[in-house]
Amino acid sequence: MRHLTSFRLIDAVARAGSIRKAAERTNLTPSALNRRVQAFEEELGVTIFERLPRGVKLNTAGEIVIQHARAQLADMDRVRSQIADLSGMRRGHVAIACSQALTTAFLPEQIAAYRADYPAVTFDVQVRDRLATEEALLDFSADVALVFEPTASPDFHTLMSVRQQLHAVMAIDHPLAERAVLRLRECVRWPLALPAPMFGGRKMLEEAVARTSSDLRPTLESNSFVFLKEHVLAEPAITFQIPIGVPEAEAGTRLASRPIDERDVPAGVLLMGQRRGRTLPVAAARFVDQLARAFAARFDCV
Amino acid sequence: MRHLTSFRLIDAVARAGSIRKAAERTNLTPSALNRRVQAFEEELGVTIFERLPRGVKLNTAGEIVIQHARAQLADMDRVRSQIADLSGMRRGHVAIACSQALTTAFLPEQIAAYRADYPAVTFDVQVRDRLATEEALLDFSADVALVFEPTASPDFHTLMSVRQQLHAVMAIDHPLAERAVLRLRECVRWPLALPAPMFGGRKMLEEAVARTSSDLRPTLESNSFVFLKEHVLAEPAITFQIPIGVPEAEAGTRLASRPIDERDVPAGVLLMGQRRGRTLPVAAARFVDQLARAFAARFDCV
DNA sequence: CAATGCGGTGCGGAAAACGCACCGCTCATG
DNA sequence: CATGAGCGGTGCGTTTTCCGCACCGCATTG
Repeated sequence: MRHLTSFRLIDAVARAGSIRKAAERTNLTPSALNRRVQAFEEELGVTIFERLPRGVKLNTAGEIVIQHARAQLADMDRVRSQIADLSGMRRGHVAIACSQALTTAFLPEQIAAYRADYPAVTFDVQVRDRLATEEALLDFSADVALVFEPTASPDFHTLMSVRQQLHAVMAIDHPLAERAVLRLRECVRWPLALPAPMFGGRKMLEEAVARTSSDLRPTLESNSFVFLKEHVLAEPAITFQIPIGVPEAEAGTRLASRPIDERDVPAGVLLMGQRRGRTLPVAAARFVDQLARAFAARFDCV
Repeated sequence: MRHLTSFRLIDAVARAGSIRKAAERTNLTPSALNRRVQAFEEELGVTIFERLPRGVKLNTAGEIVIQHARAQLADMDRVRSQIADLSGMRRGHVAIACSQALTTAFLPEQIAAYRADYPAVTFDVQVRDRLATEEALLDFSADVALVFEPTASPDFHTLMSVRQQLHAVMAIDHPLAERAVLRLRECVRWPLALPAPMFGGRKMLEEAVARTSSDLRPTLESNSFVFLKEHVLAEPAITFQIPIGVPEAEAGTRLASRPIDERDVPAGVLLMGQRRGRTLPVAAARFVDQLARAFAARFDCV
């Protein structure tokens, strides 16, 4: 939209941290971009950027302005999608921020199912940690967030929460795979391939082990769920994952996924949420609906 | 703000109902304004105005757009006032929609008190009926509304509510002025000067009388509270008003204001409210605070 | 101390916006 | 039934705004 260029450009400058870098990304010369920033500041009567030797940085007034600008840009997108919707075009865009466990199977399936109905809708999926996920909601770079056990933030509005019991994941021919439910003390006797400490599943494990006398000594640690999965296929080790991160097809053939007894590890919660107070674009709202139905059909919803 | 001109102009066209009229008010030629509207519609991909022989009218898409546009314009005002506030300027503007009873004494006093602290803040007070008050909140032409017994609307967010017992108002030398509390049947024996049926106080009276055998035959009816007041000063008639509409100074010298017994007329409620979901500009929020304190100090708050 | 990267500015040309005059249309009115 | 008023829309010349280029001063850095 031409009439929101000022906001778009200011947003670009704030994100890039420098007028020259933002100029590249917006296909403008630094001089033109600089003048637009100056013109905006003059209209407003105050500067919104601190000029530093290595670039620019938002000042207090700038923080207020950038919040407004991003909210306005996002809301204009919603307006466009609402209008597109009422003219029957069914176009739109959905930006998702989520943790790694979602990318394995659940999200791709859900997006494919959604795009079967609305092929003109585009998606953006960004894998982030909990903090970055919340930030993405706040600066409108994500419409929906899917996180495991987030720190409660007042701006995070929970749309749905799903119980996720921690599962032990191993090769299908692993001795433990014959059991339906596993105790934690059985698992720790085997080589452990653990997700990095930044992940929610790891945190759950550590809290559980802290309550017992046993010890959590990983033989392998990785921040890549794919790598952990390949590792337990290659040797008789055990890794851990929440059910939503275990592709069902693979679980039947090569991998086995068995729940840990709830007495050992209490179930965690997977949350779907949006920025509080925001009206989601039509496409995003519809996708949220579909996810909610999928959750309800396949998992325990609380 | 230059970068929001498109929104400002579209809003003007929507309000004027015709491009030519809007062109006059915005100091533009009809051709220029027409082209801006066309350009905006082309960007958006859909028309937002129906072209009629006598002017233009918003279509469905236009209704969505105009809501967004007005929200953004109002929010930009809030941003400006927040910025002005943090640079210590204490400037701003408060737009109030209220019913007539407020104009007599309460609002002028409160505004004067406020402007003693913040002389650079400007005010706009529009007297409207209940319906128009809600509309004013919705199209952002008012920040705060003060209404007596409004129809509950989902978009009206109540900030405070105050009990207001109906009072009989008469000259200070009127026989009834000697009593502290009056029964309705005593009042109706005297000539009655009633507010017009559109007002909340009149409605309360009629409902009260309907429950009795007596009759409500006004000798005078007016939509001007000032006129009603002057009338009861000139002859021994009685009019009715809620306490907030009776100036305290005058009440002591020329006018007497005596509550009607609650058994006859149950107390009404005066509401202060804003549009739901909106963040008020700093000046308006501060004024709301002051009003809330004034209400709490002088009246029964529920 | 030179090199690099930053924001800021003067200037000429490109692009957008505007005002003017005018068109076609509908509808109230005499 | 004619006619004029009021409406949205358009072509064109002019004015205003915006942009890119070249360049400056400055701080940081290797």
